[in-house]
Amino acid sequence: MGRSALWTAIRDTLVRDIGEGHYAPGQRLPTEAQLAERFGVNRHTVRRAIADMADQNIVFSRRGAGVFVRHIPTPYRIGRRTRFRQNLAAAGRVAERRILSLETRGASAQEAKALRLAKGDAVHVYEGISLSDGAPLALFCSVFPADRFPKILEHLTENGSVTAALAAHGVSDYTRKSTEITAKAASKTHATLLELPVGDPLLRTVAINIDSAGKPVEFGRTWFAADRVTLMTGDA
Amino acid sequence: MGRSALWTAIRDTLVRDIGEGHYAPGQRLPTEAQLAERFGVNRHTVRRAIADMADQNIVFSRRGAGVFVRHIPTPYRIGRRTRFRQNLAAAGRVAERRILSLETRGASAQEAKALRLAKGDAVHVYEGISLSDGAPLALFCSVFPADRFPKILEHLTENGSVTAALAAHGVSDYTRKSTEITAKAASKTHATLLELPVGDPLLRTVAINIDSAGKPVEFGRTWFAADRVTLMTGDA
DNA sequence: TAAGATTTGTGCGTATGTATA
DNA sequence: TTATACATACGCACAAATCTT
Repeated sequence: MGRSALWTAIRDTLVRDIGEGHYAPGQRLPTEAQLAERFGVNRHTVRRAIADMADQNIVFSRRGAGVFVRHIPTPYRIGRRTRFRQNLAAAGRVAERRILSLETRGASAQEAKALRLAKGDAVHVYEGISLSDGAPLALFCSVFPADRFPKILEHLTENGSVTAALAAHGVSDYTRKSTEITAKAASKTHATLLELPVGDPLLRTVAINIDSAGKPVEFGRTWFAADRVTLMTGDA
Repeated sequence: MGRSALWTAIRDTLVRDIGEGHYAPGQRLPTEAQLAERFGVNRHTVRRAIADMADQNIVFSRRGAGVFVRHIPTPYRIGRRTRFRQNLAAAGRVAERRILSLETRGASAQEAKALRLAKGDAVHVYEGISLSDGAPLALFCSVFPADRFPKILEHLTENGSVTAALAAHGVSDYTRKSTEITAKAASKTHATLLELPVGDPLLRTVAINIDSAGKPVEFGRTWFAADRVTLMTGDA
């Protein structure tokens, strides 16, 4: 045996092929049998290379169907000034929001604490789907104090933009106080709305946005399809 | 029906019971039948409440076994000064690192780019498991430029602390330039090492640490067991 | 709807080279 | 040196999921 394993060379070749666009995102690779013939190796050796690429989230395989190139995840910057449209524009994607529901109800304990309200105080709630280039990227649930933003649901109906709706209520700027990030497997409801298999990992962020005076203006929860996004903090 | 559904009251009661410690993390709740009797409702109503708690990651159910309270996730702060031991100490946990492997090899393309080296330049690689209160919390892989930190593996063998090992090479302080966060399902290898089921979601962070002069000193990748941790950015 | 072909997933056995004790 | 463990590679067979007809 040489200095490095045979399967690593096969992996590197396939990774280069994908990088050069011979196999586009979403497209199927040749079958394991075909690749084994192409490289003149056993099918197990090809499988070892594919397993490593799957580990690196470059491809994924579906039994009975084939091995597919993953979509390039949208980079999504999380920082003091996190804006959905700006983030997607920076990644060269077309941002879109689809409204699932708009309602007014009493705040839960968690929502009340985040917005510095009493439990049961009226809040406006905006639920929907974020799309990137037409594909579902995330589900979100934004909660606003109803007394301070009485007409926010109407503004959201028109435009969908949280930034614009807050601006219409005199909040010219807001910043993110904190973000919590967790992950969990997709439930059936999540999976259906995001068009992915049940059990696929979701990235969940919980954020509090405050105005320039430090008062909470929005409590937001978002569930990202994990294989369609990379959350980023800091410079790079 | 009153102002709110019956199952929400049952959920709130159970959540309060758990919060007050009547059911400890890892412990089993009473059976659905017992809960149904306690609340004087149908088992389906209890199931609706449990389903909501499972959605919120408060409990999880195992067919044939019961419903169990999840462990409280360790809050893990990600910022410019991210330190494993400090983070866990702040959460009141006992931090520990177990070495899986220490090796020297050529840098991959990704590693080389992050550390501003040429592909194939020698790097020291430190792989291991992070433990929180004795339970596996995360897998990590830290990569260091070999020419600048020639003896780092020996220091890591003694202590395990990256901060201490870098200090021994004259790096008194380092900061995190960036962090990327993704999620994926656990492979068999990951699952075995982290002692969780295959397919459970993992939080993956990729970080570059730089010294005070801005030179990269460490390229680190970490896979957290998602249900044992909450990543946090910002103030709160 | 059903049958059959295709494709990946899994398991077992064999053999060889490399690193470690 | 020997012995043992481990990674690599090949071959065969069948199961499970998927796609096509």
